[in-house]
Amino acid sequence: MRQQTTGEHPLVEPVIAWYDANARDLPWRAPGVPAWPVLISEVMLQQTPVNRVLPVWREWVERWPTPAALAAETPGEVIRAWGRLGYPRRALRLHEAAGVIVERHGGELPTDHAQLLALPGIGTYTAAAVATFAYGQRHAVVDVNVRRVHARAVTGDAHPQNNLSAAESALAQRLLPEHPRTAARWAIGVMELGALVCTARTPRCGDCPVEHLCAWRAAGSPAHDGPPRRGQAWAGTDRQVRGKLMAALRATRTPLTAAQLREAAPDDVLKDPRQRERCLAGLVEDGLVEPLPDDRYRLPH
DNA sequence: TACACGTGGAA
DNA sequence: TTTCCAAGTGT
Repeated sequence: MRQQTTGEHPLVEPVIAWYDANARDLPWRAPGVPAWPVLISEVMLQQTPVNRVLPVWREWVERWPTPAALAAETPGEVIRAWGRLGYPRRALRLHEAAGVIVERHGGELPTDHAQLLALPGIGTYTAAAVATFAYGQRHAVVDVNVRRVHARAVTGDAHPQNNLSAAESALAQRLLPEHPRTAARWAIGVMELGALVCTARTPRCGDCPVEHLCAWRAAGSPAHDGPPRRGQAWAGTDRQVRGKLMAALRATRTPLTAAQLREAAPDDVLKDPRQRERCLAGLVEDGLVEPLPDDRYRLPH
């Protein structure tokens, strides 16, 4: 009935109904949660599972309930409080963003999509997500969950491409309902469906509200074809070494000597003898580590 | 466009 | 055990 009068895509109504009945009770979704905690959740959730984010998010919103509170902190304390969420540059960027919000937006998170996008660490996805989830605006919110649902239900592919394509963005835009309130419910609904049912490894198609509309199911659930999905090398990478160095620096407020950092990332985990110093220099360059005149290192003050 | 960037749990 | 994967961004 409603879809006849509004011209929504056939996926929209069943996905919204499914979300209303099956959504997880996540704290950043509670009514009245301000945009700032919503932004914190979105940045923490970039490439990091919900269960690992939950306790850290609670700690952050209690400790730094406003952008001004975070901006007043040293970057090192913010990086330390990021804990083991991974990609600590996200913490640094969030701290930078808080400073910009104080300096240029009077301490209030902007409601304008373009102004959100201009903040450090906020890209296409996060700007759209905050504008949609915190402010109820109409934007295409395209994360990997959404891309997977689109790939399967609409395009008939088992997985999305490695990189977001113009065609995928156009599809997301085409599916977006006209009414902002509906668009926002659709956005969160597809994302949740991708996270809980239309999962990467073993989709639960029997629980899917749109299985009867799914192009991939109609085609017999064919295996992925196209370029290989990009994996993530880990052992011996700079990422691993950087992580070890950062873990050691997070663990103490006392600056660490080069010898102590050598213990944190010993030679037997290195790919080559100079990897440790190269990684340390990279961390300094990135602003994640501060070198002291006495040749010791600490999280930045 | 493709790659670098952390971390740890599930299969 | 190894591999896969998780609400991306910046260069």
